[in-house]
Amino acid sequence: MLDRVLELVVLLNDDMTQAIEALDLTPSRTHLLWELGRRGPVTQRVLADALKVTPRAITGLVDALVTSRLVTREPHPADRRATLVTLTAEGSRLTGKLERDHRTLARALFAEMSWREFASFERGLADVIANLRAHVVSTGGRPGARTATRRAS
Amino acid sequence: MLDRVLELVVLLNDDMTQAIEALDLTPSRTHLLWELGRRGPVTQRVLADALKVTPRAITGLVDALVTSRLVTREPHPADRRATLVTLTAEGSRLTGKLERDHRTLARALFAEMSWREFASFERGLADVIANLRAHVVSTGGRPGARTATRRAS
DNA sequence: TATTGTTATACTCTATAACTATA
DNA sequence: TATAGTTATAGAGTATAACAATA
Repeated sequence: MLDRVLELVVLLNDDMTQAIEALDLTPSRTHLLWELGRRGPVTQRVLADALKVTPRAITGLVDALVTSRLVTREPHPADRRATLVTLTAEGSRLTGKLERDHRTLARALFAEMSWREFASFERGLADVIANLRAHVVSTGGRPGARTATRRAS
Repeated sequence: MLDRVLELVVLLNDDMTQAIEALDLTPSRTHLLWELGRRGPVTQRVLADALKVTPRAITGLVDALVTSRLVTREPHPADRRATLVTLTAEGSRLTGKLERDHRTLARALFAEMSWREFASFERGLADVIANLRAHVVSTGGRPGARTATRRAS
């Protein structure tokens, strides 16, 4: 069963390799696209809350995605301070694929998993726990933070 | 059951908060300490392979941990090119605690988990899968890589 | 020749702080 | 006054490339 999941991961990965190279995707940029795909056009403030990141970080991520022609900044119809980050046609195609792949993977992971199979999966999950541990230790338990908070000067 | 795990995480987290602040711990530095605790004194080359990172990155991490007095660089007895990264007494105390806490958490997660409980845990794991997905997409499936590889100039 | 670890340089991601435009 | 998003600045983590010392 684990074999099947790994095989699937490799397949999905092969599918996406081209997009990564051509579109300069990174984990954070992909995460932003993911949220955008589920929420539709939203302000950068909403994205900042969704990614649990400061508005400043969103500015940089959106800049990069605009350059890759995956999103655009549109004026907010009611609030002239705000901008609506919107998927382009290509961005929309990509997030659609992301969601379909995500569902496929989730089904493979859980749909056919028995208790016995899960027990054999336990060893593989040890790494996940180790990561959780490191995370809790070094970020004060806040899952959104990837870098340590420096002391304010 | 999930409540018990979360409670435990909070407890361990409280235990470690002081160390984080005082010793300038970060996820990568904690990971290095973790490997060092399991392997004993090793060369930076070995650590680079263990963390799946270039030797250059190890230089910076070890520099920081030396400053925090958690490790020292000792001359390799047989190879004058290499240095042995070694835990200090305080570093050893810390990694000992890390390992004990890790075991405690792993036991809480798995020892009493039934299939039914796992099913209810599935929703929580959706985030893990989403992260896996983002990771596969943006790093070409190499779990060790956290930043995207830039095109060589 | 090959390997260990360094310096030099550059990129991503994140943070805080100060600021502008708007509400 | 408060909020949305920007520029300025800084730090952590990583990479490639060139290099010195040693194997």
